Amino acid sequence: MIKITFPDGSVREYNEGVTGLQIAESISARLAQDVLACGVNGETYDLSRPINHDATIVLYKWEDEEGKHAFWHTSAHLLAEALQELYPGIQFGIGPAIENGFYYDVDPGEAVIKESDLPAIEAKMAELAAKKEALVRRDIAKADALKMFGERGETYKCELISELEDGHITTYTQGAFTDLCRGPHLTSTAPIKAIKLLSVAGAYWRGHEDRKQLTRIYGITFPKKKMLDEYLAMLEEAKKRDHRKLGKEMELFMFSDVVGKGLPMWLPKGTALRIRLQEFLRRIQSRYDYQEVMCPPIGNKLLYVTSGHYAKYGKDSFQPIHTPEEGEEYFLKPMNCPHHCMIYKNTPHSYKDLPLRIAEFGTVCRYEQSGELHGLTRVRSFTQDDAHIFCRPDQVKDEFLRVMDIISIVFKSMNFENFEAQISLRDKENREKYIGSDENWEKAEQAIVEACQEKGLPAKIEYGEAAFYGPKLDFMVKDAIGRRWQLGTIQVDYNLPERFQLEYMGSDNQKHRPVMIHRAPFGSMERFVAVLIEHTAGKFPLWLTPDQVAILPISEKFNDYAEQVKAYLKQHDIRALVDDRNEKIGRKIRDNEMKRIPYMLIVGEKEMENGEVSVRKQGEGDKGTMKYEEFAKILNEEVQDMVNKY
RNA sequence: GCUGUUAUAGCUCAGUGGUAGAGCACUUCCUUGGUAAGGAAGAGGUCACGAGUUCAAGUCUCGUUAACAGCUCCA
Repeated sequence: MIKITFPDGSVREYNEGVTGLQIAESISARLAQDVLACGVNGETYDLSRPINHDATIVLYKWEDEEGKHAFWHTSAHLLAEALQELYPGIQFGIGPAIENGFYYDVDPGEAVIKESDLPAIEAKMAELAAKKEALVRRDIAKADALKMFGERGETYKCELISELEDGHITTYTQGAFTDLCRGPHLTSTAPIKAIKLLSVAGAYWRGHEDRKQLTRIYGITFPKKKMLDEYLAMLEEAKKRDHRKLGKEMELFMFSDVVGKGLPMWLPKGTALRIRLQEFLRRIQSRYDYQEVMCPPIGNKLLYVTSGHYAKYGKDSFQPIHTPEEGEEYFLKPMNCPHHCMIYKNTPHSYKDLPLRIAEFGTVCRYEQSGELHGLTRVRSFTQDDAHIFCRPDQVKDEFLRVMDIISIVFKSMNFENFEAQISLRDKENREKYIGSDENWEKAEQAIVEACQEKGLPAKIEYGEAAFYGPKLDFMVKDAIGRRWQLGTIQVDYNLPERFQLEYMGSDNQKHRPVMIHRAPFGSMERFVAVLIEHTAGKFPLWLTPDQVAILPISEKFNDYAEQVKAYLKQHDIRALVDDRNEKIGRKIRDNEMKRIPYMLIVGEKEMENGEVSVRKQGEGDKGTMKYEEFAKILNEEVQDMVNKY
């Protein structure tokens, strides 16, 4: 007998070799039906895998990540089984479960799998799932595995096997399909009731651009048809928040093929919104003793040769601008740091003057690969809310913490609660792509990790994600359909000060090298606004929104009074418009609701007689009548409260 | 850059080799109204661009440009 401990601490005895499924059955038939996988001493097990020792157990259902994971992982195998039947000789790469669903990377040889082929593959999967095939786990010796997959011509699988340790290799078989796999899986394909293959895409084998591109098929499955329908409806809903769609609809920004791809133009409403965001940050930055500067949009090639950016990105940038002067070359500014370094160098510095905090809303141009461009989130010309802090080595951590405070203020003010912090460090092995000494890197990496600990900020460490000159702390926020975008960023840099030979005079009357911190709380104005649009679905906070108030006259007779109210509101810094179209009031309300204008003021005979307005709040409806002077006062207080809170 | 998909009116989208369409928006007229769509008429098109196949191309083929999903990249 073995002892099985449950999450509530209770202990039951079972025969040795009992399975997770049997344990679930011993509790209730309903549980046995719902359970998908189990956790045994912290490791996820198949429900059919025998448990041979005393253990703690957790039974995972659909609601648990581990349960979904097993479900989708098995679905990936089902997809592979279907592909094997439909495309004989197809080779398989990897096929994992992901955050929402699963994919399988395959090499169909001569055949091409297109989006139009997906329904047929779905149908085959459904047909196979209906057979309720069991998934059978087998241990296999490395040599046997190589032989078995080798005979099938599975070069990708053989490459994977050759890197595995003998004695820890398992396969899973359902029906005629056997895959190299660690598991865990469902006991059979039977629970997979609703199947949707979402897209096909190319994906480089093992993520390396120089290796073969396989065909990746994305899909999602559910235990019930209704759940799939709900998921697809949710995706449709999310698409309605797409900033590219809303940006066009709300006249915030535009693109033009004639101007060039990836080059956004801010329309009047978008520009006004962006300026308000910039003013908001300016106020905070001045409290934190930043000084603002402005630099030209180009810089001499030598500037970037010195900074190291030319060697790293010169070929992949917008190419240099030539002048009538022989051999003279300028680059469009791809970042602001080199200019700011020259500002630092402009005057001698004492240790007493540091930290020096130089800020700029600096517009930069980067030649992003064409396939990378994406609405406002990835563009070729954008404005960073940039600043560079030049400080003494002993000030790095304090300065880092102060920047974290600013980012926290910005995120809180926008209600970005579900951000993720990511510490990006060097690749553990591959170090030739970084510049600077190991010692400086160690110092910088240490400073970031310590600062996060000190703030109690839970941050995920990612190796190989650092910039080439230093490690960074990034704040990632998801868009409407769950893609992660980096917004705020802080980077510690020991290298640029070295390259530009920046100095300050220490208390010892010796010259010392300052440390540089790069930081941008918004990241870029473009990307930040994009994510803000998707978060708010275009319903911006009152202080930011382009049009705050729409005044709706009941009929043309009250247009003059509406204009009079508007003039008063404008005098009091309220952004108001009059909807004087020849339409009924119900129509005006509907249209202005859909335009996401926070307040509507309805004016007719009653209101005009008393110098009043009927107030209506977007999404909430009628709020009663008041003097327009009073409304202006209340609205201004509401805006002031929002802005002054931070 | 790579794989796949797409491009028709300002917007959203039908259009099956044979006369270019709808709804919304726009203009004009009627209507002058009380809290989420009043009515009528009108105007609006180089079917992304360039070649080709065909008696005939928005529709089929190829190329270019741009966008979308993903991969790679992201100073």
